Amino acid sequence: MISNDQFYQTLRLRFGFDSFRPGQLEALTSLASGQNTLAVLPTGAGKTLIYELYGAVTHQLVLVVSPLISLMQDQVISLNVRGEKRAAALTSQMSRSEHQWVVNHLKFYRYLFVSPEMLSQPQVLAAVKAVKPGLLVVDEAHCISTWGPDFRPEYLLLGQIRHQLGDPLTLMTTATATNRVKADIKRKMQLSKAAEIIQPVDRPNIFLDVERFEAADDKDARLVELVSELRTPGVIYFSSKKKANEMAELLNAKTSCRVAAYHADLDAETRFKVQQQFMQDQLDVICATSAFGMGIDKNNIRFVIHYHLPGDLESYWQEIGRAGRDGQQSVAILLYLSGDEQLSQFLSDATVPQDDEISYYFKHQPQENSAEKANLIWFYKQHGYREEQIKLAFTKRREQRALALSQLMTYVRIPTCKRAFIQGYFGQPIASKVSQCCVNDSEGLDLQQLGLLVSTPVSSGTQQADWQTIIAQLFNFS
DNA sequence: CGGTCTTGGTGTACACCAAGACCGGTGCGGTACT
Repeated sequence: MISNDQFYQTLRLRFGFDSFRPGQLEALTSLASGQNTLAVLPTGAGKTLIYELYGAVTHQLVLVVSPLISLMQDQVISLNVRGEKRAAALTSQMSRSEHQWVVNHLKFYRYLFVSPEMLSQPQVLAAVKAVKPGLLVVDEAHCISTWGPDFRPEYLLLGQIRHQLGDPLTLMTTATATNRVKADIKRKMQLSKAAEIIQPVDRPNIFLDVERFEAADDKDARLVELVSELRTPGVIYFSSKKKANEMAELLNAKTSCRVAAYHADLDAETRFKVQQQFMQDQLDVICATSAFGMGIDKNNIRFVIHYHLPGDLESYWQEIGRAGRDGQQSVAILLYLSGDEQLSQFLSDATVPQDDEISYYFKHQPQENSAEKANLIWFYKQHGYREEQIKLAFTKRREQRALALSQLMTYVRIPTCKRAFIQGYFGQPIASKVSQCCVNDSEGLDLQQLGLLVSTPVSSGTQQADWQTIIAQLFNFS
């Protein structure tokens, strides 16, 4: 049994901190007592420190399942910078020989990062199993719930994979989880008895505003007005890459802000560049799709605007939660145009196959140019799912997405306190009432009163950050 | 699904409308090609 003293000692030696942030020690103690643990901690609470410290104290392999290659690379660099060289990310971006070298030398590593897809490969799984990891970490664990079964189906295999690894001690971490998502994560990981470490998710410094429109032109005009008036930096979310491009161009032309688009069509180099420029305050506003966000830890974002509806309230909370990490007053504005929910509906229908499609694709092996749905169904068939099971899973998924959309629409329309509604949705008690709460409590959005009006014209000579600051921002230190 | 843009036919020469086409998010790994 590991004592708290050991954790404190390692915290001092390795990180130079004297105390833990809320939730960290609780999670470590829970793991040390042998309990599988689901830790719901706000971004920036230092979820990484938990498993890094656990590995350092126990001297066993920590296997981290992560959704994005860029996230894995950030973590490896950050470990390296702290002097931990025994960290690697096993990804498709390595050459065949590099990949093979890591697989053959797993016992030399203390931290190994993999995607669910990579871990599903029999050769990788066997090699990891042979090393007997002391801790399995599922980072951004809400992905298990929000992405399966119609996107990245390997996430649904993680429960099974965990058994194949010999049921190692498991830590699941996420920043946002309703009771439904928490239950879904545990069920799919087959860890119904996992302990929960929960920190409150309310963000009292984010004012909640919803504005409704009947004409598209009115919404566009309001967006331009808001971006002209609001203090930056800010993020605007879209459900269309084309619209994100168009609006970035329009805002560059009509406001004094420096604006760029960010979505999956950009090549890796441009994406990296846009992200870094935003981090370093060389860009004021990002017009993004849902591709933007995970791993972004910028503390001075003043506004998050939604031009289109997100998929559900969990995503909404996650996206607006990127504002105001520094604790300063910030604002979340949802611009709703009548009929916007039809785009959400379409995006859901486009990836969730119907029963007749499932029957067809179940019998016909996908060809090279087959639809994503065809590959999806074949994937489940190859993993032993029966046709009826697949139909049931997707029917449930369709119902769940429809419900999520209707709950979001309730948020849009509800005439009472928006924060009270969301806190209720997350199953958390309402924190003490804040004075700047939401549009319904304050009779509208008053930027002056919130202190969010841009006071001075943008950019009076760009300030050059010193190189230490730039490097620190690059690697996400805090 | 539903809005927006393009195409094509009409009847009488440049405008009009109806029918049809098009579009709409998130990423991993691997494989086949230059």
